[in-house]
Parts: sequence; structure tokens; C-alpha cells
Amino acid sequence: MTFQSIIDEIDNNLKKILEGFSISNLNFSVEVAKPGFGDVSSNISFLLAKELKKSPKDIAQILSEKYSQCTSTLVLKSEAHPSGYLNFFADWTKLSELILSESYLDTYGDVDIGNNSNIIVEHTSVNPNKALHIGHIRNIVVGDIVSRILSKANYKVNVLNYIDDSGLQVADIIVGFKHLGFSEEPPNGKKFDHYCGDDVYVKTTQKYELDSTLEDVRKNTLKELEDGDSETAAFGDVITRKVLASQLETCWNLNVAYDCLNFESQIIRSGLWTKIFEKLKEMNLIEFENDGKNVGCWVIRGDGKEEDKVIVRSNGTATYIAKDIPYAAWKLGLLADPFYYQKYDSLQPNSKILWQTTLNDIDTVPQNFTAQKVVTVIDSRQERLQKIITTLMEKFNSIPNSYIHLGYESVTLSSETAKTLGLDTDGKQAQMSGRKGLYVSADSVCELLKQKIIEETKKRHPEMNDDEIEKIAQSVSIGTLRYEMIKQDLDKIITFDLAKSLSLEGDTAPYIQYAYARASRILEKSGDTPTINVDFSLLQEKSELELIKIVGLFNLQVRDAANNFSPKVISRYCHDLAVAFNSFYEHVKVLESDNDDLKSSRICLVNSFNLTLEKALGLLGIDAPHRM
RNA sequence: GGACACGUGGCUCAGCUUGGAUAGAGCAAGCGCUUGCGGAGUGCUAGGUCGUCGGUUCAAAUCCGAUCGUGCCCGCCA
Repeated sequence: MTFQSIIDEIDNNLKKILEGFSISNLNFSVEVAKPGFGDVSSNISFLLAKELKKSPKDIAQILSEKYSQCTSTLVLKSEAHPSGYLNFFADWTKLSELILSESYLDTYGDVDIGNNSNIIVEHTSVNPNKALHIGHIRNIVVGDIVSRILSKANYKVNVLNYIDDSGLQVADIIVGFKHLGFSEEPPNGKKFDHYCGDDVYVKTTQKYELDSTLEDVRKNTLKELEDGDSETAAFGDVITRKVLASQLETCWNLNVAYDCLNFESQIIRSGLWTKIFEKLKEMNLIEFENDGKNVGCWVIRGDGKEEDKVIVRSNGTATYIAKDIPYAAWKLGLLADPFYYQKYDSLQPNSKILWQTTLNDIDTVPQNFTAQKVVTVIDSRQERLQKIITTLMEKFNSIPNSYIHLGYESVTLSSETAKTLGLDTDGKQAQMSGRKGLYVSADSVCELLKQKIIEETKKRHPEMNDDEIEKIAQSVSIGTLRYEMIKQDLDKIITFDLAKSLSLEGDTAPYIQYAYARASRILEKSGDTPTINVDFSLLQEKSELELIKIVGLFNLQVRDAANNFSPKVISRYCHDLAVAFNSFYEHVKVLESDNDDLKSSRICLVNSFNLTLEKALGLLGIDAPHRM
């Protein structure tokens, strides 16, 4: 058990005391105390004040006296604070033993929210016509971390990546290759996704403005692309898969893995749309317009003041949002699965098998990637469309909250960084644009960070060989980037500044990783194998108890993060752990103690910290390096 | 015009879901800490009418309403 044990003990005892007053259903809190107010606090006296017609202070006094008669195993004493709070002090010898012992288990921090049920997390879903930029990284990292947290919370998680390989953006690069003379081979060995995005896509888009006859070429290309049997479609398939392969390299480099790739072109050809269209008509969720501005279209009625949304155009073709409806329904298992599954050609770095959908039953293995709960990570600019999908899904399966749109604010460029890309924004931040070529690519940021960290590491370890430095720089650079993408709340815009992103001090991943490296060196130098067979009563320093307390909060934090799909909760927890350790490190010497028993107890604590931090960082997809 | 989100020290953020004690961090600024388990660290100082107004409450950064500012969405584009 963890810190939760003492909270539970107090909660139970207080409930018993309330029974004595014949009071039930009082929703009082029992929570970790603020520093300086004991270990656990309750607001119970405030809630009783009206009923008992006494001041909170007096009630706290009475409760404190009553509490001293309760059976306590982990509570040393309770205290009525003049403010009215009821504060509790832990018997740290017992609590330390509980927390530290449990922290040595592999399952430490596990909570059961999912009850081993299936859940889908969809993220990334970047158009396969360009390289990933810094804005996509936020999506990818948020999705990846949410999936890791949900696994820890006892969900069976499948991660999907939706490949939109049939839209206008794809038609655009095909126009570039087929009609504007762009070579299929990138110059100077440039990565294929960068070549398509920086050169083919941007320049093709520019030419549309100069040559209006290209608009017809573009439309025809799109039409051919959507006809699955055409040569253009086959060519498009080759190109988008090459881009996808390049993009996946970037994702894998970020410590991200998937379970299945879903291709939009296959969803279109599978006939899922026809089925869902019929269902929508049957359930009267869409209506045919006989007059008005949307005459001849099938629409979803707007909610309240919102405009109606066209689902099928007057020419009979489906709109962008329409394509998302069958996909959402498929994810929730509301439609018979039309797909077969085969392994993707390349292996993922974590050696997890990556599947992909196919419509041909050759070399396939049955798989099930549906779930009763689906989390879709998409930019909050798509909130309106996602809300329509959410509402439809609820009407289909009558299960509330089964389709969850996890939105997040966008990443913009600082005016300084925009300027380095040739855009003067007059001091304002700038929205990125793939079409205009205004973006900072994920690969370039990773590389820049890595080079800086290689330098920093060399300074500190002149003797270290290049392989080891490279490995450390990889861990620290990816950690830094991932941490920056999730340390603030999802509803905050991230203004990305190239220069500031290279900072490695303060509230950053390197700060946290550094605490881990320090602890690792202590353990290494001690020469002992850490054990939990130690005298816990010897750990009495304030900084020791504070560290134990925070280690003991791990599962509470995982629960919070999982319930709220909030990666930030874990990043803050990692930071708290590191701060507590650094304070411990400053105040207490582990290896220099004359007392061998005390030394063993402290080594036990240092190892407990390391094990817990490693697991917590693992939830963030950040490595814990022994040296850096 | 309508919808949504955000507004907390000079800057970037936490705390708000579940109202209570002393509003916490980091960066930037200033002054310190190395005969010491790694200074990517650490101690201290300074800096806040929690956008504004009103309401609910014994109690509001937190809940409710209004208002101002900022961002974003509102296509038979994707």
C-alpha cells in the first residue's frame, strides 16, 4: 500500500465518528496536507459547522479528541488547527515501511480504472504528403502518453494512426510529380517526407496561383485518385506509403509506437460509408433538403444556433466529416469489420508488432482493434466536427462518453522563430502552415537539441566514448522535447521558440533526468544491493520523509492522470519527485554516514526513488539515464 | 454576429473538476553555496488588488452572471 493507506484509515475512522453523531452522507475531504500542516488534512469541521451550530475550530477540537480513541495503525496523532482544519500526523516508521516496500514491486503505481477492458487511442493521423512539424509533435506525444497512462490504469490499449491518403493534399503532390516535373527521387538524399513537404507540396501550391489551368489538372487528379483502380491511385499509393515510412521514422525516434495503421482509401473502398449512410437515414439523423441554400444535400441539423452541416453534397459525394463517421463507428465496433490485417513491413524500435488494414485476404491474421471506449486526439480547432461525431455515436450505441475527443490547443511560432523562417509578424506569434512552408520540422528540432546535448555531455565527460554520448544525447533530447509538449495543460497554446527550446535548466526533462543520474551514481558507488530489509525508523530527517511521501503518492497521481486524460499530472509528479530528491541530496549524505544501518536505510530510499521515477518517466516515454 | 477556450509577479505556467489554512514553481534580476554521494544542482532576496464588476456563501483565484481583452472555429475545402 501507499500513502493512500493512511488516507483510507483516517477516512474510515472519521466516518465511524460521524456515526456517533448520527450523521451520514457527509462529503468531507481527506487529502494530502499542504506543507507545514501535518501529513493529512480534512475539511470535515467546516462541513459540520452549520449542523452542529459550533465553530469549525471547536468542532475540530472535539473530533480530534474523539479521534484519539480510534484504533490507529498509521496515524500518530491528530491536531485541531485554529483555522478549523483537522490535521493528522503519520507514524512514519510504519508508513515508510509500507511505501518503500511496495515501491520495489514492478506493479508499483498501478491502479484499476479500466477493469482490463479495451480502449482505443487514436493519434498522429498526419496527412501523408509532408514531414511532421512541431505542432504534430504535440498531438503525437499527448496521444502516446495518454495511451501509456491508460495501460497503467488497467486498460487494454490499442493505438491507431489514421492515414488520410486520399484527399486533396495528396492530389497536390501527385500533380507536382506527374505534371510539374518533380523527380521521384529527392535530391541529395533528402528525407522523402521533407522533400514532398518542403519542395513538391509548397512549390506546386505556389504554381496554382500563377497558372489557373492547373486547377482542372488538380480536380481530375483528385477524381482519379478516388477511383481505386486508376493508375493515379496506384501511383498515389506508392508515394503516400513512402512518405508514411519517413514519418514513422520520426515517430519512432520520439519513442512512439502504434498497433495499427488505418488507411482512409480503404475505408472509402470498403463500402462502410454506404452502410452508415443507410443507418443515418433510417435513424432520421440526417435530412434531405428540398429547398434553401443546401438544396439537394443531406444535412445534419445544427444544434441550437449552429448551422446545418452538409454530409452529402448535391452532386452525391460525401464531405470531409462524412468520411469520419464510418471510421468512428468502426472504432466503436458498431459495424461489421470489412478489413483484413497484415504486418507492416518494418519493425518498430520497441519490437511491438505494427498491423495495417488491407482489403485483400492474402497473408492476413485476424485482429480486433475495436473497443467500447475510443479516445481521439485531435487539435481543438476541430471541436465542432468532433462534437457532431460524438453526438452521432451516442445515438448509435446509447453509451455516454464512449467516443471521446481529446482536444488540445495548437503550437504557434514565436515572432523571433518566425523571423528566422523569413516571416516578419510584427512581434506577434505566427500560426504554422504546411502549404506556405512556414513550419519548424520535428526532425530538425530533434537534431538541433541532440547536437546541443552532445556538446554539453562532452563538456562534463571528456573521457566518454562517442557511442555512449550519442545514446545519452538521444535520451535527453527526446525527453526534453516530449516534456515541453506536455508540461502545460492541453488548453494552453504553446508558443514554440527555437532558442528557448534548447534550455536544459529548471522545469525541464534534463533537470529530472539529472536527479535520476545522481541517485544512480550513489547506488553504483555504494557497492551494495539495495534491500527493503532495513530499519525504517532511522529515516527521520525532514527531507527523507518528504521524499518518501512523494514516492508514496504515485498511484494517486496515476489515477488522477488517467481519469482526466492528463499527461501534465505525471510530468508534474516527476518534477516533484526530482525536487524532493535534490533537497534530500543537499541535506543528507548517504555514503558518508558512519552508521551502516542508517546507510542501508538511505540506500533503500534512494533506490525506491529511482525505481519510482523510472516508472513515472516511463509513462511520459522519457528514458532515465544512469549518466548524463 | 454566433460557439468554444484562455486571462494568476516582467515572462512562461501550476492551483480551479471536489470553495476553506500561508496563492506555488520555473525563467529573467540581485546576493550566496565546490577540502562535499556529479553545480544540467542548491540557499536566500525582491516581485502577485488571481482581467474588471456584481452575485451565492460563515468563507471565492476556485462556483454563478455580466463585462472587457486575446485566441480559435462557424465552407456543397480537407
